[in-house]
Amino acid sequence: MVNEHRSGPVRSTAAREAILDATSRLFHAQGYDRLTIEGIAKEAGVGKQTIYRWWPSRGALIADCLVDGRLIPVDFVVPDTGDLLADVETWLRSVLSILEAPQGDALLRSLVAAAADDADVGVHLSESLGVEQHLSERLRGGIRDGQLPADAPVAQIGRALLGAIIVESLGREARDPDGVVDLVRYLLAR
Amino acid sequence: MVNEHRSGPVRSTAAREAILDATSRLFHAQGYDRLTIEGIAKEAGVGKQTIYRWWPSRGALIADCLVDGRLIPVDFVVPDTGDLLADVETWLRSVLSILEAPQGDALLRSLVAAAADDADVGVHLSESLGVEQHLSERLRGGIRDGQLPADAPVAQIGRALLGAIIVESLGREARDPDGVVDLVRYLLAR
Amino acid sequence: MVNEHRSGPVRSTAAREAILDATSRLFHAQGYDRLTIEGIAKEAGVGKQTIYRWWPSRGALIADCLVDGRLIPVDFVVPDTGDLLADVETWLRSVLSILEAPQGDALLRSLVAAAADDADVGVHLSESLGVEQHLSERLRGGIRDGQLPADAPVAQIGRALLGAIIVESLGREARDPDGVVDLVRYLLAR
Amino acid sequence: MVNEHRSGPVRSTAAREAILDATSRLFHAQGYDRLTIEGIAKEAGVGKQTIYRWWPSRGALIADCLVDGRLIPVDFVVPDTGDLLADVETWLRSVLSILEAPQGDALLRSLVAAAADDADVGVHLSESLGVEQHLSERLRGGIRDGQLPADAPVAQIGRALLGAIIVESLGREARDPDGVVDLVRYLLAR
DNA sequence: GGTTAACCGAGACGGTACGTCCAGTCTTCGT
DNA sequence: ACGAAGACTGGACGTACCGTCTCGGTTAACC
Repeated sequence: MVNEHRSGPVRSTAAREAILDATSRLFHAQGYDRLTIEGIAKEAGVGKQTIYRWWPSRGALIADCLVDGRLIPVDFVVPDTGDLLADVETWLRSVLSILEAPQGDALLRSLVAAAADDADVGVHLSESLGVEQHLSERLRGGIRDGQLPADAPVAQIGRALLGAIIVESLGREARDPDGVVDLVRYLLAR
Repeated sequence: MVNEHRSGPVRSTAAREAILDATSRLFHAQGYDRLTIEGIAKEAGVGKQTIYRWWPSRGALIADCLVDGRLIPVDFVVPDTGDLLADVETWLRSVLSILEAPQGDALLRSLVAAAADDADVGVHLSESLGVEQHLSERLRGGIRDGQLPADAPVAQIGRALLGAIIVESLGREARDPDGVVDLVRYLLAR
Repeated sequence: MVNEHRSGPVRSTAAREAILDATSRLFHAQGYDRLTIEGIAKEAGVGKQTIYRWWPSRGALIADCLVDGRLIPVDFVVPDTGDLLADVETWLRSVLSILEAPQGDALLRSLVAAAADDADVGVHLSESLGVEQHLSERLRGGIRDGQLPADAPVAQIGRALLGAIIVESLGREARDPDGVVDLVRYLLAR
Repeated sequence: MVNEHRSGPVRSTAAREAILDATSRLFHAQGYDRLTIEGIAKEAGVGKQTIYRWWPSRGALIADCLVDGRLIPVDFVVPDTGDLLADVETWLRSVLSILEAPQGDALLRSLVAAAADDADVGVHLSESLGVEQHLSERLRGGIRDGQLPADAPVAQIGRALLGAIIVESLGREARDPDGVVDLVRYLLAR
């Protein structure tokens, strides 16, 4: 049996906090492409090696911030009032509220850039917006109570809603505040 | 009438060709994040200044390649056989064929990264996949001949389809080849 | 009278003037190391090729300016009043007057830099300060009328005087206004 | 008392050595004007930043090489045998021996170019040839034992000797091996 | 309670790429 | 036929970060 134990101090919580704080601060302020490890280290008052010791890549830092709710809120839950359309609209508006913040569009695009660059971020992005768990589950509930047909592709519908928002944002047009709402109504109302 | 003409040598077509060729070659081979101006210049046998003279940014190069059809084919037209669902499926499969190529997933993610990074790419991406023009037009045709309800949000439907593909790709799961096809059937068949 | 209407223009005197003017202006303003062909061309309102057509190098331009008296005066003659020491001091003070102008030290060092860089300038520098012709001749006159011994190495004495000034200037010390005058007195007075 | 020490890695002696070695090698091989920071970095197997971190300019590198005796020997001492003229001639011949090496003229002109360009080099050049210290001191000794008059301007005499050599070299004539020797004899023998 | 190994900050290191400037050559158009 | 204008390839500039590697100092678990 191998003794995994070692002597010496343990990972510094303060450093971890400072690093993730600095990362999310700089990510919001400058976006993904201007985010550098050196910048984070300086902002956090930390040596570069302390970052490299615990995170394999810039993306892993972002992913950690993401699941900790430091980049965007984590409570993208979908209520269950019995009215499927209303519940999904509630979720949708909470997602859209990100975009309504100043630089919200840029923030979303930075998240997409990070997700495209780095697998760690990719696998967490739609999940942390509640698409993969909460929304799918609510849609399955809609199937159970007859508000959706049995063959509705729930996972795809969730991705379609998020994807429509992303594609719109990538296109840099002024966002139509009701566009995606129309989409969800069309998708679910029948 | 103002004569904008000036004397002196004219822009070299050979250089333009070589640069865009090199850009698309390296973009395919290495992806967006590993694409460098120096690399392009060397690959194209061109001075860096010649690139900076004509393109303001790495993204503008990508955008030019995109509209020239050097990154992905440009013929994402949507046929009009009278059968709306079949026509949209035809378009969809041509988009999905990009992903079936080796490194197809990575190529799409690189395009998304470029679009997130750079407005020039962003405004051209969905357009050059035929979403904004051809697909929307075909869907409007579907409304005219009664295969879609009059209030169907055609632009949003197009973005939803493309977006679903993108979100799936960002998630790094093995792609379900029929997932988006199910989505389009659900969206259009009623 | 020159007929300006001919088929096939001849070398433009105006261009030559403008180029040498621009060269000396920029040489004075920025020094030798910041002097560029492009800068001269732009300042002169001339194409670069027009410069390269007529001068093989930056140094050749400087040399031309030098012999034209555009960088420093050309009248470093040595009077002949019969008093050798006084005559040489007169010459010396006219050379030192270059250094008393604002940036005079820098100008001399720029000339030295150009002379070190480029043979064309090198062969003209001491000559154009009157060392090789006027001063040597006057010293030979001093031998003839017995104010100098017959074996006095006149060429070397001239170079020693100029060289002492140059070495002092290269050393960046605040210049001792009487230092070289002491030297010439020591050298000649006996 | 303030402890100036900081933690962290210390300046690499190996890098310093390699850089100064490379600098002097390239300076001898190519001269000052063809000497580039990139060339030095590559020759030394060092990153450019390591050079910029420790030296403010190309000239500072040359100056460091100069005081380390990497460009020319550092032992331009002036003996004191009691015979002033012989002692100064000894010094003079050791300076002239630089010029007798292959490319010796070019080496001297490169040193002058560097000294003209950069104050750091300028202040060290005549000093490291022994002019400012050893030679002046010996001349003062000559005054003390009556071989020179009390009012002989020793500093100026030293600069005159070096300067004569420099001016001759700038003039690109084939060097007269006895010219400066004649000068020193004339200057001191009376 | 002393030893000691891993932590920490700081930052030097060899590199790669950035975006700019200029060299020297070549091309086009206008006079 | 010249000359202005300036595009071209190429090379160096000085800067910013990369990811790795020392350092000296600190801290906790083990002996």
